[in-house]
Amino acid sequence: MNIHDVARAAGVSISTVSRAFSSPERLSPKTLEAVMKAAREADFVPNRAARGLVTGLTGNLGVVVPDITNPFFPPIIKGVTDYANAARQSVLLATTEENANREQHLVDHLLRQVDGLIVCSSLLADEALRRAAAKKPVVLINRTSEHVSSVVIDTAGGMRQALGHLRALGHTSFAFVSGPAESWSNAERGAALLDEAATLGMRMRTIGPFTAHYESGVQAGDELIFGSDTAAVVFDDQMALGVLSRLRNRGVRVPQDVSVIGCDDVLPVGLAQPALTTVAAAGGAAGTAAAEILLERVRSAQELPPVSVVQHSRLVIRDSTGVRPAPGRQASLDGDRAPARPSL
Amino acid sequence: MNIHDVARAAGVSISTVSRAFSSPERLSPKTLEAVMKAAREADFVPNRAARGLVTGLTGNLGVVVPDITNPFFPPIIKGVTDYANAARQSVLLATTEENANREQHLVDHLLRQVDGLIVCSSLLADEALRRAAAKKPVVLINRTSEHVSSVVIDTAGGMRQALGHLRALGHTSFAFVSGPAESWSNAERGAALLDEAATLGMRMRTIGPFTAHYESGVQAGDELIFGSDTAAVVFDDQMALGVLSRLRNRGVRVPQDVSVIGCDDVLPVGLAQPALTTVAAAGGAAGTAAAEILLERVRSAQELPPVSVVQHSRLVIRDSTGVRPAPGRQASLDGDRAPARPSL
DNA sequence: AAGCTTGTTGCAAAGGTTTGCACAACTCAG
DNA sequence: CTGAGTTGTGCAAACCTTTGCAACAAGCTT
Repeated sequence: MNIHDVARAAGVSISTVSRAFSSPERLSPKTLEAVMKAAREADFVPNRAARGLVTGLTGNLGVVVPDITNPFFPPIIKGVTDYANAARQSVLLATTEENANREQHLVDHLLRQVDGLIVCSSLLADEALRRAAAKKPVVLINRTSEHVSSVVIDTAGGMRQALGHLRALGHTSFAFVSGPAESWSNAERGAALLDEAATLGMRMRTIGPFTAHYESGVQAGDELIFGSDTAAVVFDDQMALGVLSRLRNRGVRVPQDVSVIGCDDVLPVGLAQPALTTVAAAGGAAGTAAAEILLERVRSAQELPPVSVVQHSRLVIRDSTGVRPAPGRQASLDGDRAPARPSL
Repeated sequence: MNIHDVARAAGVSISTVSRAFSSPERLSPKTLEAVMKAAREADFVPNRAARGLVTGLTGNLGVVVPDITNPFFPPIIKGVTDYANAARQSVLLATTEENANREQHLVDHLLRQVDGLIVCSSLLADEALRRAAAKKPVVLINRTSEHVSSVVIDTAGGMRQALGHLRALGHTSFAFVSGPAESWSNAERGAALLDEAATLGMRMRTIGPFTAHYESGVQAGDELIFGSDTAAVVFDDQMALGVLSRLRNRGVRVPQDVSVIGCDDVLPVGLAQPALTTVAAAGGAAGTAAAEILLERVRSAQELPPVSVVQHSRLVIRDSTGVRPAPGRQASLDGDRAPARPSL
């Protein structure tokens, strides 16, 4: 069932059928209707491969994320697919497993089968990104790079708010539980914290780097207990949840003994015990924005200049932050509420 | 940079270049090496569209899930993409938003751009699925349908275990908090529970149906409080988390007053307060299995008969289930631990 | 009335690969 | 040394669409 059959049935040339699907406005209403009727009856839909062969377009957008299992990413992906589908594009998904080599390979590979690519939290060097963007439109999420479009969720701003919040509660020092060393977001957050800490006259200690997992948070929890900070700002919610869990198991009370702040405001975080104070990032909106920027570039005849949009984030204050305890909180370790598990 | 250029550079015909990539074993080692060298130097990779045009294959597998934001699905998707990528296939992702019409449309649409399709928790009628499977290989996840391959996570079995667990704790009646009415899994679970309840001599009350969201769980929590059941088996973890939250806010203690069991063992569930007893489903394994079955069918020349595999599930006992309270638990509503928020 | 526009449609080339068939070269048994 | 079998390679058709260009009709201007 191809364009020829439809053309015959409708009594027109194949060009006309082709145009009925690709630029209907160039046909007279009468012929258009006739073609469409014939196509409907023959249950005809243009062949993607053939179309792609001549146009060079695939009708696909690619999305690469580090780990789809990390609840930070699904909302972004959803934002992208929703926008893409509304624009009759399909979405190709791939995961890097937080591995730069794999990401590089994936990007190279994917670029050949999509019209444009969205890359979340890229671990790639600027140069590699620039090269990729030279071939097909690319939009970065949570990463900037000169010459490449991006939408970043301004968690750095949220981090500053977080610090303001801690300061207002009387804290004068805190630990930053760092995420992956290669993570651009991590660098951003760390830098913002450091800067704001200076402004507010707070002392900052960095723990890590860690991979961004629950288990890393558990590990970080112990390092936290070992120190004397009254507050911790954690790279992301997953890790913060791990920290929370470890602190509870070691008998450290949150927020009475230590205040904890996460980042992302991702699914279970409001349900944690205590509910986690966190910097909320609007992943869905970021995904949609990225898809919009990308599609604009895919559709444009000329090369559009790269744009950078930032999605603001905001501090969501819940129950894991409280006023600074009086000095000497160590006591609580052996205090009224015994550890659920023995200390290591 | 096409096959002709490479052919010229290597001093062979285009057929030979083509074969170097599609059936290298049919070339003499010498020519193969020469061709590959030329290809490498020209940075040549076969054009997908052209290849697809003649083979009718796309190199893509489709995955459709109801809602990527539901943490039950990412592990499945991950299982699929990992397997697919290892087999040099790409994955097209689409979400139905739990809407049968949209799912139908998506399946029709997607079928034309993939070599095979994996459909999770399908809402479609058997007939529609059969029609789809007639066009391209289709594998269902968590849904069976005659004539279509499927892998189902046997949560029904887990549900039976759950009931055994409750019975052993002395419970004689329980509420089943039902998920979406159209959900096949929901029907399976409900039926298994009903059957097992009869076997164990337990009374079952059904609450719902609800959509499978946290908020629905909150709503269900109130219905639960209103009744006199000492235990609840909830359609899935998201809802169970909602139930837990509502119960806590209304001052009902879990597990002292009511035992709660979820299903799926999805991310935050072990971190809930109390940690949720749940039926663990191995989503990743199911995804991998589905991809394997699908790919086998895609690659096979003849039409393979449909297969059905079941992934077993198991009950993970955590802290949300306990011995049946003595009759008259209502007291606890006004008991020692006051509601965190006033009752409605 | 002739020349111009504007709008609609057709012709044919082009896009890059796969693959059935034919053919050549080579191996090996008899 | 011949003929059959095997292995490796090339030819050319086929896959289905898009699109630049040309042709033509109808309407308008002068």
